[in-house]
Amino acid sequence: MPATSTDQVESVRLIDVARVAGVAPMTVSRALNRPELVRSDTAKKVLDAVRATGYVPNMLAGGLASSKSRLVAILLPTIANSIFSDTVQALMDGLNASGYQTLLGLTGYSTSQEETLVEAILGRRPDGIVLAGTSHTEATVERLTKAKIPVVEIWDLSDKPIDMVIGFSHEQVGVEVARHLLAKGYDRFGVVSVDDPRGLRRCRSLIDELADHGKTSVPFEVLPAPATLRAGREGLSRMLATECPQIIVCSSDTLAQGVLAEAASRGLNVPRDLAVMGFGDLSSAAHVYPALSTVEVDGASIGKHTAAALLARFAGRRDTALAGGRMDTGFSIIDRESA
Amino acid sequence: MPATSTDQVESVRLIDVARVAGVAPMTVSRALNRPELVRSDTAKKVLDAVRATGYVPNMLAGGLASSKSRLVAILLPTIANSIFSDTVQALMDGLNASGYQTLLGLTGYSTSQEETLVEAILGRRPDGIVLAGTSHTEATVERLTKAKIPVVEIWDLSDKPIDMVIGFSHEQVGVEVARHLLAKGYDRFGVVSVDDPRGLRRCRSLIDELADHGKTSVPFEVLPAPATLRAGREGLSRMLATECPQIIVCSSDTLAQGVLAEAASRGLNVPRDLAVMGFGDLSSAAHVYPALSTVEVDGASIGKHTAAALLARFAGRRDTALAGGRMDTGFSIIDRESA
DNA sequence: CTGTTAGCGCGTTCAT
DNA sequence: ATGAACGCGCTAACAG
Repeated sequence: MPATSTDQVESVRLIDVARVAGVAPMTVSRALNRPELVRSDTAKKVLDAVRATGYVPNMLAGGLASSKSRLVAILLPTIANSIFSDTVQALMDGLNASGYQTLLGLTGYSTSQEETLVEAILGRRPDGIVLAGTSHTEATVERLTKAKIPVVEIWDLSDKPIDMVIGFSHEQVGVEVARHLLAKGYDRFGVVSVDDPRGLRRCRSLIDELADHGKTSVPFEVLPAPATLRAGREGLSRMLATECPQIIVCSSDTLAQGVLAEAASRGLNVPRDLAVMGFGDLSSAAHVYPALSTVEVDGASIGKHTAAALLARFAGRRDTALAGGRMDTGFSIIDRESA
Repeated sequence: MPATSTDQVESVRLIDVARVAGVAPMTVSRALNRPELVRSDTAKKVLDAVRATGYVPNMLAGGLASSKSRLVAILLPTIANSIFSDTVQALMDGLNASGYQTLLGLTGYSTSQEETLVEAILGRRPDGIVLAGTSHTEATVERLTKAKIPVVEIWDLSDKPIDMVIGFSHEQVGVEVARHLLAKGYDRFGVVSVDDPRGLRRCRSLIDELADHGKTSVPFEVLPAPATLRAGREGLSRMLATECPQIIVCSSDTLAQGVLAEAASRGLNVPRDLAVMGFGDLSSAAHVYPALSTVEVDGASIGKHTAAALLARFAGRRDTALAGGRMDTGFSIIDRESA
């Protein structure tokens, strides 16, 4: 079989391109990574040689030599729940545009699994790490601190961030939802949550605030993570077995959709017979179910700011928007029910 | 400030661990990667030294030296749609357990974006690549072929796979749904899809099959990807502006949920006034909305088989379950409506 | 603007 | 069972 010019039995190296282009290997490297340092006509010769040979730079070698991997790791509890999807999308878009790629790790809401993943991932010498949440094992924090790379904790706040934090206060969500609903005159509350740390904090904070206003013993159903439609149905079923709330507050939008489904199958009119409140990002249920109130978080904005903060650091700058290493992106309560 | 024993101003290397353990660097490498080749007492010395120094192996250097990156790349259209989440979860779990990590790439349903990502990702010298779908640019196929690494195309089938394929026939889904619904006596159909290649193929195949049975001019609404609840609402709204179908077939479960929401807001009883059919994986809507029929795909199984196929190849074996490089995981129609 | 030298941190290969 | 020499493919630092 005749070999074509782009056959690649043994992988093409920088030196092969240099030979074809008639320049030194270093010039090829520069033409590819810092084109502003070479004359445009030699750059052209190099690029022609790259195309002719089908050269693909070996970033393992490049990373080893330069101590820059152009890799960012993202650790999430799960991707089953879509709550982080806008964030991840925006983050990856921002990073990709600057030539960075993303290592994904799934922690399953377990800090010990996160610890294992962090150790494995640090072996890749990522240029930065993004963690969902601000609760980690001591070992995780220590390793991350020693790694001396930018770390962004997202979707939460913290008094002592490892490095940078971009998120909002889940306690404040709970408090504001409680006050909002009390102001609307609700008296009998029910809370349904999955067993995820931030969701639980939102719900507990809400329950505490209700207690401060005289509403004690608010019924509270907790289901195993991750949040699914089925968990929402199950949560409402259990709740209605013994209670008769006017409004159900859910730890996430997916859960709220499950509650809506269960309510529908029982012939309940939402919000007349039962009001429902969810929590999620902008692309989710709030704009679809008119009867559903929701706390909305702009997940894409978190991702965008995270990418910007990391890229600023990679460029040796400090993101000016991140005063004190911390940025509160806020949230808003969208009220759709009319009870 | 006094330095503790685990300070890591300059990163700890293999040679540092060797010095502390009183052995040669090579012995440390073996103790870590092939423990069966060293005596257990020297292995212990090494492990103690690793802990004392806080050593984290540099996988860039290791990968360069061994030509094994222990990295697998996954390319998906998006993570907004949860349809792939079970697959990704199962795949990552299987891979992680064997020390592999995952690079994530989002193609946004664009083959040219996929091409760009493939090129960038091949620079990391991944040990394997997983692609959602079997439709790619010529350049993508050529690069992947030349890379000489295991490639798994998932969630679809193909007559000429790049390497391995694990999925099912989307045309067959359409045909079987059509026959199923015809057998149930439906006469007036409506189809709502998002603009995603596989979803469109399912729907077109269904429409063709309906035409073969005399049902021509089936109304067909196509909305921009990704599939969201809102798109589903919009799809039904447009459909009902001019048509009066008995059943709406949707290209995905998320879309179907949007259709359900719109139906509910119009006071339509599902399935009495309007039946709805979705498509998705096992964790989704079918088990929650009793009135919703669904084509169910076991996404977790696809992920599990994909991990197994890759790991078999890494070990130099050929996965026996993958006869001819191709595995059809099938799907099933879950019928919930009672019209 | 371009080339040369040296070495990133590790695993392969061979020797012991 | 352990060690020494070498090179993986690339870029930093310096020289010209």
